[in-house]
This record gives sequence, C-alpha cells and structure tokens, in this order.
Amino acid sequence: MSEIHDTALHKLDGAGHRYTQNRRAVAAALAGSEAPITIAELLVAVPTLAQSSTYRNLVVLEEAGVVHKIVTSDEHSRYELTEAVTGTHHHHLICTTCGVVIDVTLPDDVEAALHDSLAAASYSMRFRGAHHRVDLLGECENCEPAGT
Amino acid sequence: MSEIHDTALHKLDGAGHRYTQNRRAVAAALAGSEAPITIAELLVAVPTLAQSSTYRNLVVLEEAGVVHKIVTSDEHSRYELTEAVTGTHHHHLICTTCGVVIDVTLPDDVEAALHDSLAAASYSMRFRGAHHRVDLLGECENCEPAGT
DNA sequence: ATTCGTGCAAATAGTTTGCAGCAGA
DNA sequence: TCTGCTGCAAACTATTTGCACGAAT
Repeated sequence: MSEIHDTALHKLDGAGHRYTQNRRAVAAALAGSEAPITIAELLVAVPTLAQSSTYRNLVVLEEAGVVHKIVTSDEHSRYELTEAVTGTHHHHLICTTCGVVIDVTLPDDVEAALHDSLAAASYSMRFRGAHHRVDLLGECENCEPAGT
Repeated sequence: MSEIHDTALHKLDGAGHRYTQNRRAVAAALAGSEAPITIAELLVAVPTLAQSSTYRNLVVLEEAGVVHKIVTSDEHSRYELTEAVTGTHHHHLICTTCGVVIDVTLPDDVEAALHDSLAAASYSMRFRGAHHRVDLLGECENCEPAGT
C-alpha cells in the first residue's frame, strides 16, 4: 500500500502537482476496492471529499498516470489505479445490465498473441502509442433471473 | 444496401417497431459512413432529422439489434450498424486525442484464441451471454505533431 | 510567503421526456 | 382508423467552472 502512495507521489510530483490529503484518500479508496468504482461510490466511501474537488483530482491523477478512467456504456464513469501503479495487467468483465466491472486476467500466450496482432494493426493504421483494451460484456451473476 | 434495410426491417418488425423514414435515414447514414459516427455528425449528415427523435430512434435501433453504441472516452457516443446487419466482425482503433474511430480486423487465429480465452474467463466468473470488445487506443495520424 | 488545492454554488452540455399533431400498417 | 412516431421545448443529470478561503512547501 505504501508503494502505491510512493508511486503516486512520484508521478504527481513529476507532473508538478502536490499529493494532498484528498488525493491520497482517493488513491487509497481505489486501492481498497477490488473493482473500478464510480465517483458517486467514491464520495460515499470517503464522505469528506467534495464532489467538485474529486472530479478535479481525478483529472489530475489521470493525467499524471495514477488512475485510469473507464467509460463503460453510459451512466457514470469508473476509476481504478493504473497498471503502472498496481503492477498488474488485467481486463474487465462488464455487466451490461447493472454496469458492475470485474477484473480478469488472460493467459500469457493469449496476451502475447493479442499484443502482437494489435501492434501490427495499429502500425499499419499509423496509430502511435497504442495500447489495447479488452472487455467482456455480458450479464453478471446478480443480474440474471434467479431461476434460470 | 437493400440487404441492410431488409435486415433492419426484419429486426425492427420482430421487436414490434416500424421501419420509418427517419429510421431508414439513420441506417443509411450509418451504412454510408466507413467509421462509427456521433449523433452530432448524424444530424449534420441528415439535416431533416430532429435531435430528440434521433436519440429515441437510436435507442430503438439498438434494442432491436440494428445499431451498436460505442462509448469511447467521454464526449459523444458513436454509433455503427451491428455485425448482424453488416455481416462483418471487426474492432476499433480509437484516437485518444480527437476521438475518431477506425475499424480494424484481426487475424482469424488471434480472434479464435481470444474468443476461447474470454469465453473461459466469462464462464468462470459466471457471466452469461458475454461477447468481447477489443479496442486499440492511441493517437491517430492527424493528431500527432506534424514534424515528428 | 506564495502558490496550488478546496469547497460551495452556479453554469454548462449531452441526453431524456411531456405533449399535441402526423404518419404508417 | 388507430397506434406508434415526430418535433418542439422544457426538464434532467453528470460534469465543469468562478471565486474566495485554506493548506502545502
């Protein structure tokens, strides 16, 4: 956990920003959640946060590479710590009914094949700095009818 | 093109909706665009469309499985015809700067490996009816500095 | 001390909705 | 003809912003 704060501090500092109490609280809340959460959830989890400051801080944290914004279908955006901060690479299962997001990890060989193919595709389209995003969309356990 | 209208009509009819002039115009505009477009672009492409009706029609068309809504980062959502209508399977290159979306196709073996792995992952997480979404995020040709 | 961050409240922007009239099967 | 679709304008809601105060270095 302290590693997370160290990394966050370093990244924010490099971007010319301060690592304030609010920003620490946001990072801690994201680290403590096993899935990406919405701003509304964040405000509930850390009631001392002001809404506007949280929006602003998430922008700063995202630009500094500390948090990652996930836009699923509509509703609210969700946030999680970046891979650079957590040291993990994963993808998401997204429930198309309730919007919940669950982290998943793919086998290494699939990741590798995917990475290579996407790199080739992005190169041919002259995209630069491309990274991939893989999501699974479906209906989660809680949203499907009980008797099914 | 008439196949698209036939399929759309069939799907809408099956969902208990009419295939009106406006809905035809939307489908035609999406079919005529080589990349997913925003509602704002759609309204420019078909100036006779009213904004509110277009929003409503896109909801109907999406529920009927005719169009697919793409939520990229923030800004506007984008729309395209579904694979069931166009008969193609593809993914997207998304420019993180200007938001433009470009269609890409992956090699069959990569698709297959990806599909299998994601199916296994979704099964283990008790997700149902899951399908995958693979995006490449980067900066497109037009957005990168000219001299680079 | 000085600059950046904070919080309140007001503003903005994309999307949704109520309602009366028109079009489609 | 009868129900669903349309378009206008008003309503909503997530997010952004102005400004004066408080906190961090």
